[in-house]
Amino acid sequence: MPTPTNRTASAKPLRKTGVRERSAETTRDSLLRAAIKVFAKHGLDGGSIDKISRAAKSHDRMIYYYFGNKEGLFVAVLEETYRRFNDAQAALALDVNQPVASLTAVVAFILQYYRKHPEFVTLLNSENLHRGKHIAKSSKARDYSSPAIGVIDAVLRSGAACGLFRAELSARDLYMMIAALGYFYQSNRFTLSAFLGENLEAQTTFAQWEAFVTDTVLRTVLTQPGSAD
Amino acid sequence: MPTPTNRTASAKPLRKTGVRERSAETTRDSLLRAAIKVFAKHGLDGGSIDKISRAAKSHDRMIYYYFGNKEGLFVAVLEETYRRFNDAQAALALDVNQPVASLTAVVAFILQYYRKHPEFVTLLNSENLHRGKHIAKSSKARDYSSPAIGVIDAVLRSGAACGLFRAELSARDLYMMIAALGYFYQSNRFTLSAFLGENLEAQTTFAQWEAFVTDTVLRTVLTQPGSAD
Amino acid sequence: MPTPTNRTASAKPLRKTGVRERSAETTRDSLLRAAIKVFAKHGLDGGSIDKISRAAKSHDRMIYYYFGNKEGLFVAVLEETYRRFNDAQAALALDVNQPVASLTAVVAFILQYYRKHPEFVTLLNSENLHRGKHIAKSSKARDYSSPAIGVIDAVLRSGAACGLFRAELSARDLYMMIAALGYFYQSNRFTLSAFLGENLEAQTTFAQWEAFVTDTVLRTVLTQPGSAD
Amino acid sequence: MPTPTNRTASAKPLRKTGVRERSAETTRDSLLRAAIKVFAKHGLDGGSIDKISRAAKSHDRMIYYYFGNKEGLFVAVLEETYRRFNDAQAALALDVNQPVASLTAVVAFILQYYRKHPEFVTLLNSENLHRGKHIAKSSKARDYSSPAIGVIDAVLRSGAACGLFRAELSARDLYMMIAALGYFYQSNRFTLSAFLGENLEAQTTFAQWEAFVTDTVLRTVLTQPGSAD
DNA sequence: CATGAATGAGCTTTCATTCAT
DNA sequence: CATGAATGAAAGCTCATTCAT
Repeated sequence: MPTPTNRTASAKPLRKTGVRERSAETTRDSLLRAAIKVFAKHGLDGGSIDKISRAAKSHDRMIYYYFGNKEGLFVAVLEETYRRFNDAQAALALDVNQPVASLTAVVAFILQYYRKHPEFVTLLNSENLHRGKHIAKSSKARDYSSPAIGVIDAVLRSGAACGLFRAELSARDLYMMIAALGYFYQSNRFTLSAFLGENLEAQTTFAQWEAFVTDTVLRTVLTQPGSAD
Repeated sequence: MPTPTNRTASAKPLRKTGVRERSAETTRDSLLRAAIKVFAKHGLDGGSIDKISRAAKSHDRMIYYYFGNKEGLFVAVLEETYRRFNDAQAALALDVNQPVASLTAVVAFILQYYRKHPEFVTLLNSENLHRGKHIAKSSKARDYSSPAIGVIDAVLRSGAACGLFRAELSARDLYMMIAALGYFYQSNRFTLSAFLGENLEAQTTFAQWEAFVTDTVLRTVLTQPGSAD
Repeated sequence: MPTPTNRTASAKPLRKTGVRERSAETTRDSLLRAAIKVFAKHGLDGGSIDKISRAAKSHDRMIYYYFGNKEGLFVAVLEETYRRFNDAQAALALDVNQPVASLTAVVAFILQYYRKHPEFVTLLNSENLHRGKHIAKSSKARDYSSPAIGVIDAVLRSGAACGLFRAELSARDLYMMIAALGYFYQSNRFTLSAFLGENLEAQTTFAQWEAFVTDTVLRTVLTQPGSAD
Repeated sequence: MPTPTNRTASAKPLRKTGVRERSAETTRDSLLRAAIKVFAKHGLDGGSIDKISRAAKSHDRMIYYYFGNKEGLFVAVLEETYRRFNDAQAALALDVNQPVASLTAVVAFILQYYRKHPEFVTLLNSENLHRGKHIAKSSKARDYSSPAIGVIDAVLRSGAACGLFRAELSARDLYMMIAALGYFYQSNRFTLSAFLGENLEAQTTFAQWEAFVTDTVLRTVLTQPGSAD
């Protein structure tokens, strides 16, 4: 809330203004970054144009200037969020010839990405609440189909080739399984914490979950799970 | 502001002319039912008081009369939603002496419950977006700790007793695993459909997923997964 | 704010209800007492029916039952407030043959009454904001014309008879003078404190003011004020 | 909700057709002026945002644009009101070497200012009902400490120097005395009229009161009041 | 005597957005 | 590129009051 200290004779509105030496690029960027935070925290409906422009220390008007409207901004937010996720995935250096280690690494990566990027989870929830209508509008989004599936596919083939992994598995199912186990833990941690009487935000609880998920993924994949223990 | 004369196309307006026999019971209930639908569809922030009272063919004011405010209404919605889930769980008749069949039934129940009750998923997402603050306010919520965990625990013990199941598993982990695999599929079906290029709402796709989940749960649980095929 | 703890099936609204063993007289009285407090604190417009019935641990409906409407309640509040003031005045035992002492006692009484009964001041301000429309409706109010004027008149006559007081003074002017000096101090103590940089609520500050007022009243009244020091 | 098409009977609606040249200056000012009137007439609680924006022929929204919220507007109203009062005081040209005439002029000014500016009185009453919370928020308010006290102080010194006035008087007490006698008459004129059975709004009644106050102030101040008659 | 239920208008405030320069 | 001004609709909530029993 602005503190109304203006004199009578001055006709200035309350919102601070001033000379802005920022270049266009950083204005757009700071708006986008602010939007990610605000939409992540309050959802698409709860995150208002005003909250965002305020957080970016810019003005409502600039959002319309750069993104057209609120929907356009949200589309940009989704695209940026997916881009970051894919960039992080791409940075994963895996040796496909070590299938078990690679798979373990993929599991660790996904679980930890969700944990470190809670905004990814809430933004996806917002988008799904709106039945995917913004993704549908995005031209870039199509390109962002998760590279992780490709990676998992390669690992599965490699493991199957040497008889370690079951051959009939689909990479898609395995990806969804890992994603589900990581996503749900993060997305529902508040209601789960309430009902399980256990704080899922604690590091040790998360570590146990990660161990369980790794174990369960390997049991799903290995032809001889018993021998893996 | 609702002008009750042009409510909807409803032939029977509430005012005057004797339709006044609407008892408190039905007013409160219809408001609650409408709230479940509206909050499920639009989220907590997107679901307005006006939309709800309109859907219930009642008035804004009555929501405050019966639930205090929007938050109070949402708490009631959560409680009712959990209650229904638990009631459905309680209706599951399982023979603990048949651990594999029981576990399979639990998996099927949870996956299908989420699928048939998409409102459960979106309501929980809303609540988690708000960091569980409403559940925390609910006195009843504490009682609603999922009975499914107890059931799974019994099944696990029974299976372990006869050597079929691994003994070291925790019912909580297994419950979370099943829930995650069902929840994620439903919650994220729109973004997943976009990125996988496959419609997860199709019955056959869902059936395949259910089969995969059942298989994976059994592999996690069985001491001799190979022999189970 | 009511805590919304009601079960789903129960159609009870939030406001507590219960068997009330209170007699009609005390219900009316507690509503009136609550109204005095609430109107005094929040003014006529800021004091809502709901706040009052809540403060009285009764129900909105009862206010309409006993007082007709909000205006009727406010009229009753004014009447009661004046009645109390007059009762207190009537309890003043003055010896008219000691005019200086009597006048000093009247000054002390009025100043201290305003100070001890801040609700009297704010209620009168509310009534004057509304241009005296409620007093005009009151039949009792006419009877409540301040007896203090009569007392002052008697004291003035007595003082004039023995040559102590000026003969040409009107009791009305003197009453208004005393009332003004007491009322203003109490009514405007917050803005005055801010602008004078001095807390008028402090006992010592008030005592000094009382001394000043007493002195000034006597100077107004005495024929030989110099000799009174 | 203001539908600006049927604002009032105003022939020139704000929308379209070129009346858009209304500068910010006039919008803010007309809102402020309207707020003074409305708050003065109905009090802070009774004066609604809608009444004000309507009176200013503007929109609810603009109040929030220029003043943040209702409280901010009221703060601005208080500041403006004090400013006007001080400006008027500053315009008083007094010859300090004529103490009696000067003091008489100050009394006349204050009494007449309250009489001509009833909004000043009701606004202060509103502010005091709210325990001075808005003044406390105002940064400017501190500067507005009444210059009248300084003037009175100078007059008192001058009068005391030539032996006309008592030396021990405090300017603050004398200021409060004059203010009280003027304020009370104006503030409580409706209830007083009812109880005294005399219309205090009549010019002659006011003139008599002014004479009485002038006399009483001089009696308080002069060392030889008798000789002043 | 008393109460639960309901009502319509109003409240302050915030929403996303557009105008005009 | 950018901004100050303006806009209409809708948000959540409270208002005083009445109905029906």
